[in-house]
Amino acid sequence: MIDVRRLRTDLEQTKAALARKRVPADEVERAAALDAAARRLATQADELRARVKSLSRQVGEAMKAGRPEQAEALRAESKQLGDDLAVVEREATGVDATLRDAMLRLPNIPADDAPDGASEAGNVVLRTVGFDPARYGPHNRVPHWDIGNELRILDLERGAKISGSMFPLFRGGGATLARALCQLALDRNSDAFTEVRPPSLVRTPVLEAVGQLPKFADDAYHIERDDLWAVPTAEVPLTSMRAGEVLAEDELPLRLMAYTPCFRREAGAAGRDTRGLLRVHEFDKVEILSVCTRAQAPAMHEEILNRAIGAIEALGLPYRVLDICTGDLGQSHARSFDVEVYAPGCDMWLEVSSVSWFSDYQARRAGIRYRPVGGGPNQICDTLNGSALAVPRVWAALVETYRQPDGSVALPSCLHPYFRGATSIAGSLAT
RNA sequence: GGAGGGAUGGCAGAGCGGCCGAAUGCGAGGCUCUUGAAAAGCCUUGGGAGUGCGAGCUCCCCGUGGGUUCAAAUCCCACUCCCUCCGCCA
Repeated sequence: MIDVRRLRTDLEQTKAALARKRVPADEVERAAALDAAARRLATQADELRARVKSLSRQVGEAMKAGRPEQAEALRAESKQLGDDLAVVEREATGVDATLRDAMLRLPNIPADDAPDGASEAGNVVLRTVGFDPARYGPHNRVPHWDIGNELRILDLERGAKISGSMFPLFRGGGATLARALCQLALDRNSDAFTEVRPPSLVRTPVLEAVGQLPKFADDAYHIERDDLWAVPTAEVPLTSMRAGEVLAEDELPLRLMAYTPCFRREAGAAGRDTRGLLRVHEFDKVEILSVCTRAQAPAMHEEILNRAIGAIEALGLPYRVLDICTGDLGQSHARSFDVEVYAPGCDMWLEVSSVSWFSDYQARRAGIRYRPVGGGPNQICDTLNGSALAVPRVWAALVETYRQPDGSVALPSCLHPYFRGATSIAGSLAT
């Protein structure tokens, strides 16, 4: 969440900044008013409590001095104040909870240099690399769901039989490819990032820390009986790994990566782009993430973007990079770059990575701070992350791009080490 | 799942219901002594909030949330987590 103090010192500026994310001004004003009320009540409660404490001390002293009647009088007075205090505290607790909820729902302030725009139409294409429509023959203009059936490497019907639609089932070389892509991503980033294999089911505060809750509860799978949530991305457990801790500045930046399954209900997107692997409820992804100082953030953002792009380049897929406009920026995001790959079979650009800077929005929620080397008060960290590689859409673009005239799928050389000697996916491998 | 034990500051570890935000030790930082270092001695050393121009003042935090009390780290209840043992199990 954003710093409440902003609402006290820079209310107008904050309203203007959030207006770029289409947040109505009265929502911000409401939070500011709640904050003022909360502080007023806190001061009132503090004063009452201070008097109760001081009177209580005097009760003890009077008893010790053998003046029971005086002790009794002080005790009665303190009791009365205590009752008053209880009333104020009850009110304060209520206001605090309302304020907290309002703050959790306010999105992050967008970065100054994020482009303005009302919707995804306002996103800016920064560059397009390797895209040449003339290079594709008719054998490439086959959508991956058809290729998947043909080679028996993607079986959406069986997936649906088991779990419902949008739960893909890969088999044979298709399954190997899905796993190989993850392994490739982990291997490519192991030079600088520590691999983590976190739990896939998390508690409510963990999902709250990244900004998914309370606002977007419908998008996540929730296991009622145990009150656990299935992670929509490894960003969720990784961000909370050091939650509530004060880190030493010299241990920053933290660089973490994790392979996890990702679960998304896609409640708001029902029916859109749902063919094949374009949008699924469960998929595998390797995420890279950093916890760092504000000063380290810009370079880290650049680095994570380059790493995301690097994997796509290694796979030989055309891609483009988008600068996400304020109207399309997620709740927690200050600035995001999306990487999209071109899929010739369905003739679409598919988002395969979103590389984002969250400023201190998530870290404040998660309570991740660092102790500055030169001394001074503890600072809230910044967090950044991006997909190193998300399987289904890359799988789709790759299969379409590398389909040969004979129907087989050639494998780019960087994947050969993961294929037990094979260099293509053909019928024989696909049984 | 069952039975026990535990949770206190960076760590270890005390803590009769009142003067405990908390002894003591270690660690860390500063100073003295020393050519330098070690040793020794002295001092400092948690986090958060409110308020004030400021020195400051006030409040909250002893796993979490409730309760009892004039007063709770200390008593009561619930929950969470950790440890030991039993059971079950990939």
